[in-house]
Amino acid sequence: MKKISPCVACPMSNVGFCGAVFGSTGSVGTTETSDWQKHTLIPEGKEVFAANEASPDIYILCAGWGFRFLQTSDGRRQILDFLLPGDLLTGTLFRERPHFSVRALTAIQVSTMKRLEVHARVAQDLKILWAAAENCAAETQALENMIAVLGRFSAEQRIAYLLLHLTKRFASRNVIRDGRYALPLRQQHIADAVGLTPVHVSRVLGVFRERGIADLSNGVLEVLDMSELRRLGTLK
Amino acid sequence: MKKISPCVACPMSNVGFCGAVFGSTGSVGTTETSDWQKHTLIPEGKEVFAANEASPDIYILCAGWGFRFLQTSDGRRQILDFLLPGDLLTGTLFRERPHFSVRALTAIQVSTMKRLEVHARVAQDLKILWAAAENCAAETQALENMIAVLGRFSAEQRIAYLLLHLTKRFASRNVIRDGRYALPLRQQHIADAVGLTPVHVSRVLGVFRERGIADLSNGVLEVLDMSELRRLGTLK
DNA sequence: CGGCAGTTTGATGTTACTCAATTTAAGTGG
DNA sequence: CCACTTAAATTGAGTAACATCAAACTGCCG
Repeated sequence: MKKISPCVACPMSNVGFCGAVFGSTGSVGTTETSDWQKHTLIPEGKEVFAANEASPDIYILCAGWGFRFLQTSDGRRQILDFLLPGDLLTGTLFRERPHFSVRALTAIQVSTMKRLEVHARVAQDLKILWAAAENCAAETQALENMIAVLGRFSAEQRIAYLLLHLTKRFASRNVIRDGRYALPLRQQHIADAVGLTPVHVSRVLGVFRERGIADLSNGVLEVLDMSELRRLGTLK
Repeated sequence: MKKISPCVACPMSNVGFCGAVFGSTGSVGTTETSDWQKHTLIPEGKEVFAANEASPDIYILCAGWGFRFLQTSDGRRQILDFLLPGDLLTGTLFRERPHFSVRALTAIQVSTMKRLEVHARVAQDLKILWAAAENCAAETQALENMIAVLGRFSAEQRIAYLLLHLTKRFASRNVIRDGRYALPLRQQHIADAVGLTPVHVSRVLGVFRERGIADLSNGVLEVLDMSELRRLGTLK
């Protein structure tokens, strides 16, 4: 298990909601805690919370990668999306028992806040709620695109879409050098995200490598032919 | 094209948002209009609005059935969900250019309101915004379930899920007699909703008929074996 | 009666899954 | 540093699910 640095670089300003709750003072992003706000370290692979479990807290991811997922009755899972630093778990804000589970992909740091306290602040400032609602609407749009991808795209297209989508989100937060991105995903995660088997994901990634489109190995994605990747993975 | 009655029965009270905007006075659901609020009749099959078109209005469905969908670049479409009376098009509330299109499945009646006017009211009453946000969160949950269905379910399971989901939503608004529901869907719509071809939908519905699970013909769904339908179509 | 949209059916093709074996990479303990 | 272990990725062969293409059938409307 790798260690991660304390939340000094906690990039909360990424999400409008956080700035709105905390104001834009320097107090954001430090490791200081209070009775209603905490920073927690969670090791790689651990479940942050399980679906339908009541939690008095809302969650924001500060550092590392995570993912949200649903379990089907036969034990398979569907990853809904990947969580990057700055992401608010909207589901935890509006529901006491979110219907999804969350797991840490890398070691992560989460900021939790008492829902009651947040709701109280929300009641005093409309801007906060507005930001949360817009955040929810943006999420909705991404989910709807995913529905179209799963409903209508072939395996190659789905994986291309995922890679594109991840690099886009990633690029807005990090510096990328010559088309290389660090992606801490196993092929199993890709499979669970785009509705395929890990075996088939391996084959498709092999094809991408052969054709000089993209190379994902050892946790590093190298985009070799962006225009081709776009041609494959663009929805509209 | 069938005629539909005026919006006397406009069941807006179904959605918390509407009641909040209009108050709970008797003025809701009448056909009277103002400069910022209108009721419009739209014939069967017509597009209510197209993706990425700017619209100054927000939409609420008052009567009839509609559906939201996305188009892929190769012309196929993915239906995101079906719209029933009382449904607010959340996307039109938060975005000037929704990324989805909407089409009337039957002749429908929609209520449109100027977004600016609604936003002004929202700014004065937190409860409205809260209702809208909760509405959005509930929608999100349904979309996330759909992602798991498309990613992990077989054709039979998908169709069973859709039928179950529709009957549940339908049942909360209408009286059902002995498991018979009027569904104005063509098999093409089912196919576009669950990511299959119409041909395959026909086969699966045939199997359901044979096995005495459900019979969908001539726009009427008859659920013959609810427990079996549930066994097939339940996510968790 | 003819025409049309929707559905059903059959035959065949393709995509992705399943099962199983092999390879690779990364630890771990001696 | 090297055997041993283990998780992940790759590869091959066979199969199941769904798509595609095309033809026939149904009900409805003019």
